[in-house]
Amino acid sequence: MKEISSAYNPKETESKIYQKWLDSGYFNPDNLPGARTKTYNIVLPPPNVTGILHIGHALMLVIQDILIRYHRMSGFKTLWLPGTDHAAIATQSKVEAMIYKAEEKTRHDLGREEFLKRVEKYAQESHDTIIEQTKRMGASLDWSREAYTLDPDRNLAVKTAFKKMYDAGLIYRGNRMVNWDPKMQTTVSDDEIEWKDEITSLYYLKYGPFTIATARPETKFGDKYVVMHPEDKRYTQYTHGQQIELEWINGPVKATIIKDDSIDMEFGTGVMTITPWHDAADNEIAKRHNLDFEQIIDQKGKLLAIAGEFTGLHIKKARPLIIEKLQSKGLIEKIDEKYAHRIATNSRGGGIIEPQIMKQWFIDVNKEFELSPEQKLNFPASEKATLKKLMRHTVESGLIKIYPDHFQKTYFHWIDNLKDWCISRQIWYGHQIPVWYKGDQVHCGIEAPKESGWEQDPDTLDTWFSSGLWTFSTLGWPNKTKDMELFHPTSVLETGYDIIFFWVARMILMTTYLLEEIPFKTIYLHGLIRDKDKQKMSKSKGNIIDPLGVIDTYGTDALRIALIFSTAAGNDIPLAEEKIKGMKHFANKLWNIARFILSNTDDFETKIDQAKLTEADKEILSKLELATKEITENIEGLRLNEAAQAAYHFTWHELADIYIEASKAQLQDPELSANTKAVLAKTLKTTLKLLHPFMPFVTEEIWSNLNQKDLLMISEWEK
RNA sequence: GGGCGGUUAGCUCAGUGGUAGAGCAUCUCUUUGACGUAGAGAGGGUCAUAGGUUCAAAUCCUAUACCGCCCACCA
Repeated sequence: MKEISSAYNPKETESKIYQKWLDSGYFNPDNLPGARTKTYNIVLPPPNVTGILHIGHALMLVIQDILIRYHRMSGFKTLWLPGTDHAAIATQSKVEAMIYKAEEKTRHDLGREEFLKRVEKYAQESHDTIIEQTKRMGASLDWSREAYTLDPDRNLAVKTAFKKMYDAGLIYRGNRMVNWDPKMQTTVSDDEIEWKDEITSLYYLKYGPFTIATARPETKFGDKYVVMHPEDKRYTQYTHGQQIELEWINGPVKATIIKDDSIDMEFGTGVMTITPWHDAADNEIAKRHNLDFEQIIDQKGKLLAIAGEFTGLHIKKARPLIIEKLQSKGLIEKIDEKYAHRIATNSRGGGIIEPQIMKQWFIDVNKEFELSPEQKLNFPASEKATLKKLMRHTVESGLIKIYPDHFQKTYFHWIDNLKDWCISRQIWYGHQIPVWYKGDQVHCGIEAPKESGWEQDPDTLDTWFSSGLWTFSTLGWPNKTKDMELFHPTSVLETGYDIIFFWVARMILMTTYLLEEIPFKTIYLHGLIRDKDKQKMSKSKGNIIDPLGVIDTYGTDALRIALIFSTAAGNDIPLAEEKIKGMKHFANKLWNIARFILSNTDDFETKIDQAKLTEADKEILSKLELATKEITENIEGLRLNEAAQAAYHFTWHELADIYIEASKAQLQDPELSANTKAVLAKTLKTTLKLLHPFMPFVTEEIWSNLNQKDLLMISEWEK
C-alpha cells in the first residue's frame, strides 16, 4: 500500500488542496463540466473591510459553502459570489482614530482627498487579510467575480439606483429629525443606535404652577410648551392653548398649555415641557399641534444664542452651571440622583447621539407608485404600491421564505414601524450623493453637469444603500448582463438574524422597486455565536475564539463540522472548543478508515457482484443508501446540523464500527475477498461524497489517492 | 410597555408525536496490522413545573417560574 501517515495532517493538506481547487477553475460556474441547466447562486454577505475574520464569519462561510458544494455536486450551475463591504462609518472612524493617535490630526486637517487616500490604503490592506482568511475556511467562492461595495461598477449601480428613485420622488431632501453624532459629525440611522444604560440625575424643576422632570436641563431654554394628558384630572383647570406667564431660567417666558394623549399620567407629575428640535418624542408632539421648533444646541454640541449667558458653552460644561443658576433662582424642587435611563450612542464608534433637525436625504417608504405590467412580484395590479407594502407583500405572499419562520413576525413588526430612511451621511468614505447644486438649481444624474459652477453635494450615502443593491449590483446591473439573466434572483440569502433589519429588509426594498422582482427566494438566518457563558463574543470581553487559531490547532474541517453539528437554524451557538477537538478526532477517524481500505484495494472501479453479497455487505449498502437519503433530504430542508449528524453517525458507527470489522474476516476468505473490496471501495467513495460539503479538505485529499479522473468537488452526488 | 426564544446526561448543545442523542468529562477494558490525537464498553436524564389533548407527549395546547434576546417617543 501507499505510504500514508496514520494521522491526518490538516496543515500540510489544506493549502495544497485549496490551490488545486483554484487551479481547476471549478469555483467559477462557467467552467463547470456538463450541461447544467439549473442554476444555484448565493452572494456572500460582504464582510467589512475593517475587520478580521471572526467566528461568526466562519459560521456563515461554512453554511454557505455546504449549500454551494452540495449543489455543485448535484449538477447545478453553481455560483457563490464574494465581496467586501466598505462599511462607511465604521471604517472612517477607525482610520480617523488611527490618524489622530499617530499624528494628532483630524480628517479636516488632512482634507477630503488626502484623507480618502489614507482610508483606501487601509481598506486595501485590511481587505487582503480577510480574503486570505476566507480562503482558509475552504470557501469555494468564485474569486473571478469578486466585488467591493465601493468599486466603480457598484458606484454606477448606486448612482443609477439613486437617480431612478429620485426621479420617481422616492428619494427626497428635507428637514427632519435625525440622529446626529456630534463626535463624528454625521447622522446615524435608527438601526445603528446602541442604547446604553446610565444612572444620572433627574431634576424636578418648577415651571410656573407645574413641576416638570428632566434629565437634560441644558435643553430647556426654549421650552415654551407645557404638555399634559387631556384626561388628567389634576389639570382640568387648564385648557389646551391657554397661555401662562412664568419665571424661567433666563427670565420670564410665556408658556402655552398643550393637551396630548401621548403623555403618561403615571410618570412624575404627569406634566412635561418639550424640546421639539432635540427630542424625537417631543418632535412628534410638536408636529401634531403645529408648534414652533427652536434649535438650542448646535452641531458641535454647543449652546446657541437662546441660552443667553450660556451661549457658546458645550452642553457638558453648561449643565452644572445651569443647575447652579436654577438652584439660586429657587426653581429646583428636588433632584433624584439615582435615575436610571438609557442614552443613545453611535454603535459605529462615535459618541452620544444628539437628535437634531437637519436637511438630509430620505427614502420615502410610504409614497405610492405604480409597478410596471412586467413586475414579477405578483403584486395586485389594482393596488398602488409603496416600498413598505412591497416589503411586506414579498414575505406575506410566500415569494420569499424565511427560515426559521418565526423571524417573519419580527420582520413584519419592523416594517410596520418603519419610518423614512435617512440615507445621507456627513462622512467622506462612501458613495457621494449624485446630486449637484448651482444656486437654486438641483441636478441629479449619473454624471456631473458639463457647465461650470455646479457643486456636488458633499454628503455620502448610508453604507446600507449600496449593500441593499448587493444581490444584483454584483451581477452587473444596471447593464444587461448574462449573469443577471442567469443568476437573479439568487437562491438563498444566508446571514445572521441580527442583520435582518439593516440589510435583509433593505435588499428587499431596493430590489422590489428597482428590479420589480425578489432578491432571493429563501432567507436562512443563523444564530449568533456566543461563548460558553452565553455572552456575545467581543474584543473588550476577551472571550473571542479566533477561527484561525482554531484552524491551526485542529484543522479547518474540524472547525467546519463542529460549527455546523449542533447548530439549528436561528439558534445562538455557544461554541466550546472541546467540540472542535472532538471533530478533529472524527477527521482522523475518516483518514484511517480510508487508510484501511486503501491498504486492501487499488481498484476503485470494480463492479459489485450482487450474487456474492454477504449479510454484512447488504447491511452496509442499505445503510449507505439510507444515509444518502437522510443527508440529502436534510440539506435540501436546510437542516444542515442533522445532515452532518447523519453523515457522522454513518461513517463512525456503521462503516467503521460494523462493516470494517466484518470485512476483516471476509477479506481473508478467497471466495469473498474480491467482492468485499468492491463493497469497501464503493462505500468509501460515496462516504467521501457525503462528507465533502462538510469536510472538504480531508475528503478531497483522500479522494486524490483513489485514482479518480477528476476532483471530488465536482463528482456526482448520487441521490 | 410590546414581541420572540430558551429551560434535555456533570458541562456545552442536537432532537418537534412512537423504545432519549452527540462532543467533552467520569469509570473499566484493549498496546489486535485502519485509527493511542485511538478503539471497545459502562455509568449518568421522572426532557423546568402544573394541568390538558392523544392509543402514545421532550415533541402539540394552556398556565406558572427562571434565563436571554429584539423592538418602543416614558419626560
